[in-house]
Amino acid sequence: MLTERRPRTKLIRSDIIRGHLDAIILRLIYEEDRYGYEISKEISSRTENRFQIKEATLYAVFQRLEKNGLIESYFGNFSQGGKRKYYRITLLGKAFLKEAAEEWKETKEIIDLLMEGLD
Amino acid sequence: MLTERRPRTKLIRSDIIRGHLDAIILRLIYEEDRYGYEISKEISSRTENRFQIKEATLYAVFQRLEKNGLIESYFGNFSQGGKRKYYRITLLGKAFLKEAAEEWKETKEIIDLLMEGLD
DNA sequence: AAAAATTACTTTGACAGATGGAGTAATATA
DNA sequence: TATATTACTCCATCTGTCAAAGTAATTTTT
Repeated sequence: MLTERRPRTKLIRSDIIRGHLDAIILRLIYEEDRYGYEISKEISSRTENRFQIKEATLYAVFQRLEKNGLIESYFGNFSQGGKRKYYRITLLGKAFLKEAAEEWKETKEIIDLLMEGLD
Repeated sequence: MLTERRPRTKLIRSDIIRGHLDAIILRLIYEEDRYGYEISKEISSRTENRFQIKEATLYAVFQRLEKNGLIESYFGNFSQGGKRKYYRITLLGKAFLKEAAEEWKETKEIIDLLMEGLD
């Protein structure tokens, strides 16, 4: 079970972040090889618990990314709990990530365009 | 059928904008009462065809918004084509929209946090 | 040492939202 | 009159998220 702490502000709905998850996970694996549980913790702590990825979702993302050749996995030889499955990013994954970063910029522009001027 | 023109740059994937659609539609109805076909054109033109909402999606959004009491509909008495169904935003809709604008700010912060430093 | 908590991963089934495709219908234009 | 455009609706399908339940190893508590 993942721990749950009270977030600093409001939680982010999953529909809002949907479509960015692959890129976010990939971004963290890009920094260094990581395993699932670690990533879920990292996301929670970096966002001060404003966003928490669900376990089932996370592992579904791994499956998708690996199937598409964006990450590769291997088992770690030590741990402190269940056995860890580590992921590393592939060349293809890096290319995808670069694309995704561009796409995010573009998306911000477009949604800002359609949502601006409400304050 | 909605017209399709070549976008200025890359098209936005639907998963990326999913979760913002309700707010975007609502935002346009907030400006003035509008009908479906008009909204789809407006989105295309404002984004220079970088985002085009699909008809089926648009009308699904209307149904959802109306069911939730965020918009109300009435038939226009003149048109230049099929009969138009106009939508107006409700008080509840306005409140929702304000929330959504806040949420969008928050979302940008969070995704930026998780995606930053790739250039 | 036994029990409980924590770490860590997996699978299944359900559900919601987006969309292709097909269809209906009125008006405008060639 | 035929075709294009304007305008809306419904249905089947696909994808991504997630609750729930389960497996298993290690660490901490009693």
